[in-house]
Amino acid sequence: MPTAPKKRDAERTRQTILDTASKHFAEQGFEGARIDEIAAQAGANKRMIYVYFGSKEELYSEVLRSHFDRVFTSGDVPAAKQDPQERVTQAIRAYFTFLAENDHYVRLLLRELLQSGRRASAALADRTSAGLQDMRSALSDGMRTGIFLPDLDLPQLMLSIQVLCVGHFTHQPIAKTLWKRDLADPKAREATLQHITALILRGICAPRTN
Amino acid sequence: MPTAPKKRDAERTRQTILDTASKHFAEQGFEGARIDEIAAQAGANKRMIYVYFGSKEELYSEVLRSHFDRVFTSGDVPAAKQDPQERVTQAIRAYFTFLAENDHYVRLLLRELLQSGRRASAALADRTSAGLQDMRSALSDGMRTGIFLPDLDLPQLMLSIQVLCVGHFTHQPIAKTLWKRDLADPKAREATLQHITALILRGICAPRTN
DNA sequence: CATCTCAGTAACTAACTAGTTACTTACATC
DNA sequence: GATGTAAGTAACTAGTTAGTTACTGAGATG
Repeated sequence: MPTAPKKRDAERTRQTILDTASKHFAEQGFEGARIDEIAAQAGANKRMIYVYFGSKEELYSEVLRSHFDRVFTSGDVPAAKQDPQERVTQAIRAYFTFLAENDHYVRLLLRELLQSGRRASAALADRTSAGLQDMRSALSDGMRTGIFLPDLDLPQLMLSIQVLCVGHFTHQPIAKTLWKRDLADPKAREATLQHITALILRGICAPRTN
Repeated sequence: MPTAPKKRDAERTRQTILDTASKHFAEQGFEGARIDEIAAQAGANKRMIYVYFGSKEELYSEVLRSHFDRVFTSGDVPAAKQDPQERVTQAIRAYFTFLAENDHYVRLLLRELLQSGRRASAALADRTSAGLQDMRSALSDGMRTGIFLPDLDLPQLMLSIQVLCVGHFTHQPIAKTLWKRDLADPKAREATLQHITALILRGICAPRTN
């Protein structure tokens, strides 16, 4: 066996545990996830979880942290000086795409929200808002320059956009059973993104004065 | 003690258990809820849960059923022959108000969705759609009569409205920590409803030809 | 090549939790 | 007011689960 670096790699073991835990916590929730199962599926000894993370609770916190950090770093879209409409469109696409590619993040986020912010909701909100900073500035620029309606409630609008994006992933099962639509399919996903973007743009653009 | 009908009331005990279980399952999830705690808080003996419901799983199913039935019956708005815009506005208000008054329903719904429809998602989707039938017909009427845009994707739009309404409740913690807004406050809630309604109406109405 | 450290293992424990068993008591009916 | 039934109780059990203890062995360093 030439390429067999399987044993004695602390960093690798730690990462594998973290990834597996992420999956389990996202799919089963904190209470539903089983330490033994995580260890087994990670191919690590249960003991190692306690060496590297301390407890189930701390492992969970670490999983949350790793995911929320990733959102933060994903917000770095090149801030080209385009028109606000285009910038909003881009920002929505960036957020939507991020969610599409990070199923675990969506689930973990919602489970936290359902827990009524008992855990890390403060940090959670901060990270999310940091990632959506581009969207925020695009919207307020558009409002100032009169391209968007001047009386928009920015926080409310930001929340609606977030909710629309997140919701289309969480509500996939409903779409599936109700109209036999598989929103996980790339084509359907693109259509959904177009739909959301169109809805928002029509909802915020000032009527053209002709 | 004249008014003391506290003992020996089967129906009452059953109902108290169901209500308490509803609260616990909504707040803690299926895995997080504890049979002993439910029994204790319901003031009933644990045994009674097994007499009336059989198992934790069946108790949970019964909780879901009771909530989903309530949605179904709440959809009976007087179908006055108003214009589609007004009907959509009313339908959104009815759904939004229902969610506002049924916190447990929102949480149970989302927990089910996160479980990827492993449990009762089919029934769940059916009930929800039945309750939103008024909205659906108002929208398609408006499309047919040219008041709304003719190329709207009805299923997609229905999902977006649902998602906007549900999302504004689930995402309350974010709003709270981010802008110090308490969306649970009646005034803020009304503002949110107005915001959602305006967003949707602007998003679906055909531009007036002048 | 001795040794010391740190990654990894297996078997164990204490606490908890869903579900049961065996028993008691309220109360409607005759 | 005896009695049968349905409502309720308390103590128990079997299985699970987070967390531990005591040990093994790889491999870098001198």
